Order: sequence, then C-alpha cells, then structure tokens
Amino acid sequence: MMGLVPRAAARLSREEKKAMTRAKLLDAAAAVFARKGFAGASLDDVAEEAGLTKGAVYSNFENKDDLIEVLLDERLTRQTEELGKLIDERAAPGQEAEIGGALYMSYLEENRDYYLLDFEYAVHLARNPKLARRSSQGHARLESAMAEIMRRRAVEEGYELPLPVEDLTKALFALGSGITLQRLIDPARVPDDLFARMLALIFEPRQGDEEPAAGKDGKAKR
Amino acid sequence: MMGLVPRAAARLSREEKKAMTRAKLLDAAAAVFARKGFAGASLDDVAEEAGLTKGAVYSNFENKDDLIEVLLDERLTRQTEELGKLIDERAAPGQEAEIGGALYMSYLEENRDYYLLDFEYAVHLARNPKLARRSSQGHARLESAMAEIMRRRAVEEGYELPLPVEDLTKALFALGSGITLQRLIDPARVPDDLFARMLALIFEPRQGDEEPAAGKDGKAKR
DNA sequence: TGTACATCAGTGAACGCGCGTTCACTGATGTAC
DNA sequence: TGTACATCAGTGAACGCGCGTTCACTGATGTAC
Repeated sequence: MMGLVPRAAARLSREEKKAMTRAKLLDAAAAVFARKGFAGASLDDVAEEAGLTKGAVYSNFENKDDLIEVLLDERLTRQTEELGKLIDERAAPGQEAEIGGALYMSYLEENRDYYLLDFEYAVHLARNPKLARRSSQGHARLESAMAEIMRRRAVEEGYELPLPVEDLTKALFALGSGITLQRLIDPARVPDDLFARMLALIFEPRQGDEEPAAGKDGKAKR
Repeated sequence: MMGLVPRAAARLSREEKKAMTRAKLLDAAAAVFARKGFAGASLDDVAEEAGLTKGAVYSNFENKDDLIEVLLDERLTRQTEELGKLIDERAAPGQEAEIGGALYMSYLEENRDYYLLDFEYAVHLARNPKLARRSSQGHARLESAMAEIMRRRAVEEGYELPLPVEDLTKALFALGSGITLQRLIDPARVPDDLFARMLALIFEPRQGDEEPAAGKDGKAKR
C-alpha cells in the first residue's frame, strides 16, 4: 500500500518522470500563485507545494516568468477549447445573454483567485512588451473562438449583430473583465446580473432594424 | 539667483515646510510609481526623485501602502471634480457617446502609466480587503458624479436611459476599464473608437421605446 | 530683543529578511559492449 | 544477461542583492521667560 506509488514511479522512464515533475510543478504553481499572487509567491513555495525543491523548477523552466507564462498559456488553451461546448450546451435560442452572463458570473465566483492572477499578470505584461507579444496569440485564439460562436448563432437564429463580430467580441471581453475586476475588489458594488443585463441590452434589436424574420420568437429578447 | 529658493524656504514655518516636503514626495511618488510601478519602485527611488531621503517618507507617511493610498486618493478626488466640467464643455446634445468615448481614449493615451498603476493597485486592493474598503469610497463618489451627469443629460434632452443610472454607470466604467486594460497590453488589438461605438450602441433607442418627443433631433443617435 | 531649552522634520546608516538564481554534487536511468 | 561508463533530473546549500523599516542623531524652528 505505502510502496505502491513509489514502486510504480520507479518503472517510469526518465522522460516520463520529468513530465510528471513538470506537471506537478505546474499544478503547484497554479495553486500557490492563485493563493498568494505571482509577486507574492516564491519559488520555494511552489516547490514545497509540489513536494520538490527549487532546483526542480529551474530544471523544468527557464525562470519564474517562464513558469507562469506556461501555466497561464495552458489554461487559456483549455478554456478556449471548452468555451464553445459550454455555451452550446446551455443556452437556448434567445437566452444567450442571460445564460452567458450567469455562466460567466458563476465561473468567476468559483475562480476568484485565478482571475486575480490574470489581472496581476496582465499588468506585468503591459510593462513587459516582449512577454505581451507572445501572450497575445493565446488571447487572439480565445477571441476568435468566441467570435466564431457568435457568428454562427447569429446566422442560425437569423438576427443581426450590432457590430462587426471581431469588435463585438473585444467589447464583450472588455466589459466582462471590467465587471470582473470591480467584483474582485468589492463584490457588493456590482449587481450579480449586471453583465447579463448588459448583454441583453447590447443584443436587443434597435429602432430601424427590420423586424426579425417571422416565426421563431418574434418579441423574444425583451 | 542661486540662493533665492533656499532663502525663501528659510522663511517658511515648520508646518509650511513639512507640507512642502509632503507635496514633493507625493509628486515624486506619482512620477516614480508611474514609471516603475508600485511594486517595482523603491522608496529610495521616490526619495531620490524628491531630492530627499527615505526617512522623509516615513516622517510623512506610515509606510509604502499609505503613500500610494494617499496619492491615488488625491488623484481620484481631482478627477471626480473635473469630470463634470469636461463633458459639459465638450459634448453637444446627441454627441455624448462620440465625444465621451474619444475624450476618454485620448486621456488614456496621455496617461498610460497612471492607468497601469491603477490596475496594479486594484489587484493589490483585491488582495487586501481592508485597504479596499477605504478606497471604495473614492470610487463611489466618482460613480455618483458620473451618474448625476447622465441623469441630468437624460432629463434635459428627453431620452430614457436603458438601465437604472447606477447600474449603467457601473457598466460603463467596467467597459471603459476593460478596454483600457486591453489597450495597455496591446494597443493594436483594440480599435480607437470601440468605446465610442459601444456607447452609441448602448444609448441607442430600442424597438419598443416610444419615439423621442417631437422636435430636437428625432433620428439623431444613428 | 535676547537667551536657554524643547521640539521635531529630515538624515544617514544599519538591520533583517526574503527571494531569484547559481552551482557542485548525487543517484537513478540510459547506453554500449 | 551483465558490466562499466555516461547522462542528467533533481538536491541542497550558498550567493548576492534590493528593499521596507527602524533608529540614534542633528540642526533648524518654536517657545518661555
């Protein structure tokens, strides 16, 4: 019983073992950075959380910057992949705003520390243009994924987007992150459903738009 | 010539001199924190920029946190006072969105470093609830000022706001800060006029709103 | 107005600490024969 | 299958540095007489 894990581990090749160490370090970094922040957490903290030593960090990553870069990049990739599924599974036609807003807010509630880390790192990026350039790619992919979803929904349900998708996407992410930051600082100052209501507002048909194609839910979005 | 400032200074009372020192330190802190960030700048940097020593900082402020708190609080108060004037002077009826958006963006362009500092400190606040509680008051005042302006405009020009003012205010600040953060990281990824266009969109009349009271500029906001 | 003492804003040096990074070493894995 | 050497992931200790904070001191300003 006690020896199982070690004995199993002893069968791993050098390469496999290294991959495990790396994974352990990334998990530990996620937890520790979330708890203490990037600046506030030391590599000793990370190593200890992983049950290893600082040397293991430097054996697997260039330095502290590299570690968090890999960490956040991998998380962003995962989120990008999950984004589509989430919305498609949950949102009925005409309910995207409410569901999307609520979904985001509950996700935020559960991942407070991760968002905080994102903001901290965003500031770090703004002060380190070289890092920023690399990280831009990941965010661009996330935006594309989101834009693609909105475009498809709009076509399927026959409504017009109020702005070019790319711009709309950027604006929605901006709105979301702005609300997020406010809530992180003082949850009481931002209503739970503000994001959802803004989404509804933004997607609502305007005077001068033609009436939605008959059938479906004519007066839906109100 | 050379002796003028010192000789004049020699006439100041202890109190006046201390006030001058404090002001010098705050100016220096504003410059240094903007340049290097709050975490990145040392109190030695601040003191040196002010032509003083660290001891002067500790003689005028409790510690580093207190220094930036006072600094940002004073700036916020100034901004709150100027906010009303700015919009009233510049924006013709029906042009609030365009002017407001453009105004904000050009202000951002000129004060890049200050915004960066704001975000850095916001994260700091989110991790230090005690600090956050005090700083909330300043932001609440800024929001009230903004809400008051929007309320008045809406009445004067006879349109309806799409959400309760308080919520709308929070949402607009959130959108603005979200766009700001994106632009700080990578200006190329956010169009200059995105904020203005979103404002226009948000204030645009919707299907189901009654037509605007005759006269004025009936089909204006399009 | 002048003198003697009190106050206190700002000095300058030292303290203590934590942290990122480096490095010689080790022991388990891999390789060649 | 077994042996001898090479490799290299991870160890553990040391290095060096910067920084926030403290503190005994000083000299200019304030106060009392």
